[in-house]
Amino acid sequence: MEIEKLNMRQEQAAETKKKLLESAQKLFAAGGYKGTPVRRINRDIGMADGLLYHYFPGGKIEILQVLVQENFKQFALDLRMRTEGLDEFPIEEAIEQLYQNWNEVFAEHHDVLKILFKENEVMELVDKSKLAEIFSESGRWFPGFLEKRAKAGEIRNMDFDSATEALKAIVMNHFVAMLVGVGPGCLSNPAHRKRLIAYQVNLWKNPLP
Amino acid sequence: MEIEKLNMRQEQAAETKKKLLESAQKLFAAGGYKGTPVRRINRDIGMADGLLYHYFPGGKIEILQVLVQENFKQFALDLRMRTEGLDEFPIEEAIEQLYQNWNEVFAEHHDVLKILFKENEVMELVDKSKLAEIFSESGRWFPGFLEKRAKAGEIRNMDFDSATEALKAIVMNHFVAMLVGVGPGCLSNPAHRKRLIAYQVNLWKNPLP
Amino acid sequence: MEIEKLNMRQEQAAETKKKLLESAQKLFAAGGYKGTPVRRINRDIGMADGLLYHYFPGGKIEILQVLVQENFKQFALDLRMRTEGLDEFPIEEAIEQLYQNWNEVFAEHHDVLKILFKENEVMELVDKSKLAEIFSESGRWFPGFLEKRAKAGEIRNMDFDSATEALKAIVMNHFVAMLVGVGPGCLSNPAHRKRLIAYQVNLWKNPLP
Amino acid sequence: MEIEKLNMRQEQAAETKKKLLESAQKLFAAGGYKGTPVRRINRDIGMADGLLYHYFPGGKIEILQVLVQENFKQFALDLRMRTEGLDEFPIEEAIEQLYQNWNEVFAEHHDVLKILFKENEVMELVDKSKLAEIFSESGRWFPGFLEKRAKAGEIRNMDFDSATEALKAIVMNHFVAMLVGVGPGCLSNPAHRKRLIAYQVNLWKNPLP
DNA sequence: AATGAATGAGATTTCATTCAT
DNA sequence: GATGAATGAAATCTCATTCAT
Repeated sequence: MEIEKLNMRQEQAAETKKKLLESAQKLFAAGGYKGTPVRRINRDIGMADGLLYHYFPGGKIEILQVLVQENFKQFALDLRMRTEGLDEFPIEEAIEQLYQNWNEVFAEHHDVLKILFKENEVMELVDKSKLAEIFSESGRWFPGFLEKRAKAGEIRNMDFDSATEALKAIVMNHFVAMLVGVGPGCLSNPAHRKRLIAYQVNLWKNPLP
Repeated sequence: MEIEKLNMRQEQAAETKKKLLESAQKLFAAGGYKGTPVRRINRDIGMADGLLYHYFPGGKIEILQVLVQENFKQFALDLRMRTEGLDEFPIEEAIEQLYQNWNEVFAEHHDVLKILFKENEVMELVDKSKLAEIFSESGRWFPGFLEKRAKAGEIRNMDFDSATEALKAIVMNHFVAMLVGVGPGCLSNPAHRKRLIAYQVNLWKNPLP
Repeated sequence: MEIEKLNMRQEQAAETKKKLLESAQKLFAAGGYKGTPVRRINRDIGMADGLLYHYFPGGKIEILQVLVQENFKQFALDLRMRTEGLDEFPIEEAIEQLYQNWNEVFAEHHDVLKILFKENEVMELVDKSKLAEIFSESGRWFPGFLEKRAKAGEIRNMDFDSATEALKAIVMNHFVAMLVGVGPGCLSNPAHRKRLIAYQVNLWKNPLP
Repeated sequence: MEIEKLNMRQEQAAETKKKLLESAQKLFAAGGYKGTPVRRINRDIGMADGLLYHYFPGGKIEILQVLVQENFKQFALDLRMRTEGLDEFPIEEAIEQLYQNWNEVFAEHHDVLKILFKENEVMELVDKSKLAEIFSESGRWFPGFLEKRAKAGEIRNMDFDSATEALKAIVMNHFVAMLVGVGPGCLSNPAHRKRLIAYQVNLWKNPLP
């Protein structure tokens, strides 16, 4: 009974803290770190001004810290997890599936990625080269994947690392465009996406079109 | 004599205004628009606080406006100009040369591009889709260029639009990485750049490696 | 059994209240009343924030009140008690002994005296002239003491009230210096103390040195 | 003309800064450093809130710093200056005159002395032992003064250092009492003062009363 | 008795902007 | 053109206190 009561309170506190982080994430992504007064966060979730410093004694900047650090590892993990089981598909479908998977991951972390890309304050909190590392690592399985397909005769033999990099560039470009807000991104349109994939895979396959 | 004095004044005024814009560009890029007090700009060029409103009656935001709008068209122009005369080279060299040319343009506009990418305030000043348009347009000559080479038998026939997009993605990726600050960008290393270009062109040429 | 439990509770409550007062005394003396957040007191003794208002419904200011009032009378009492039995000694030793005794009393009440001296808030709680009264009263026995010694021929006849005041000034000066924190106080060094006492007593005795 | 205008502005600025310091001195002494919001200072002199940071970029604490440091040296200087020319008087009058002189000095620096004695924040700004040093130094001329009088036969030979210390203790005691606010100080009443001086000097002179 | 989440008034400070000189 | 003193709204943060559990 006592313990139950305690848990209730702890749960509620955790809930409040979570709401605070979610609101901050949303508002930072929309209006920027400097452009979001803490009062706006507090009002957004109907919280008194002082409470923020109960949960984050370090103040506004600590919210950003927690936000970035909590999402950082999860993002890397999510990216990697979503590459499993793609070996079974034909190569076009594998790429399409990879795009779909990553798209979900990006959508999920969209706000924090926007913050990571845009905020100067983040530089002092995380090493941005870590972010590059994450992306780099996330594609490291792909050359092996291509090699297998080449051995199976599905595609030709080639510089698999460069192929990976070229493909990834297209995907990254798409996500960056969406993050920055310059239109919908080149892969958003399914037909266009299909065409781009077809172009790429056709080059990887032997024959002339 | 009087007129001379007047001219002197005008010159000095233009000079001060230019220094102001340059300083603002530098500081906005480094610390962000919100993160750069106007006083810092004034101190940076040793100017009195009130004077800013003589040159820019609209205040801080007008500086950003002028900065962005002045650079916007120039950037588009520069990008286009730097694509002339590339038809003469063999395709690998043409791409290398294109990269070199664009690199110069990017370096020149680095600060303003950083501001464009990062500042929320810019969204209300320029349509970001215009930026996408600029990039899009900047590559529009490339499919034709490829087609000519295909007709000349240097490369195979293919989906030249997609090829353009794929190649541009690599270049964009490189510049974005540098803008955001996640390492040096994939094309900075000349050997790596050469390898990527070789991979791409080899695919465009017929034979297996 | 029930009663025992109750007693335990009461004991523990008294214990907690005492710890609270001791911590507050220490922290107020060190950091000032305004400079000591109640949370620091609570943390210092590992107590929940709300509980303070159970023991002191009047809040922070009530702690100061209790602190000052509890110590006030005790301090007066202690000062007076420590003057008993000094009649027996030779006059130099009586003074030395008086210093020793008072030193103990001051040491014991050091924190509260510091608070009394420094806090503006105290003025509204206790009449500071009461404090002067205490000091005044504490020396009231001394003229009679001196008179007795004069009658016994140990010292000359003189203005015993002024003599008391002069001697007390030296002692007070010493304690004030220690309270305020400007060095160790002129009587801390035993040799120096002895010399000062000797000087004073020599003047009170007849002959030229 | 230009220069005159400039001077006018500079003068006004200096005037404002001076008013600010004076108000802060007054209010800090009355309500304590922590107990005086900067807004109260600003309102006191009818100044906008932001202007304080124009004159004192370091904020509230810098005002305290400047206040203390500016007065520190001046106080020491004033104390020393007011001891000149006392050699001419008979000893009772010399002491009376010294009291009068010092009283003026204390009155002039009353506010800052109060701040020095009471504020914890001051400890981190100035070495309090410096204050003790000032007082110590201020009386260093007195033993020599007494010795001359002894040689002239006005008073007896004795431990002049201790005599100085004893006399100074009385004066200090008086000033401390006034600073702390425990009544008017033992020397405020002229008759009482005269009696105390008479007591002291009588002891220094040979004969029994 | 005990907990600590929640409140909100108020403190310090920043900063774009105005304006008299 | 140029100066920098002056303004005041708004931002971040502190802290005594309340209250549901």
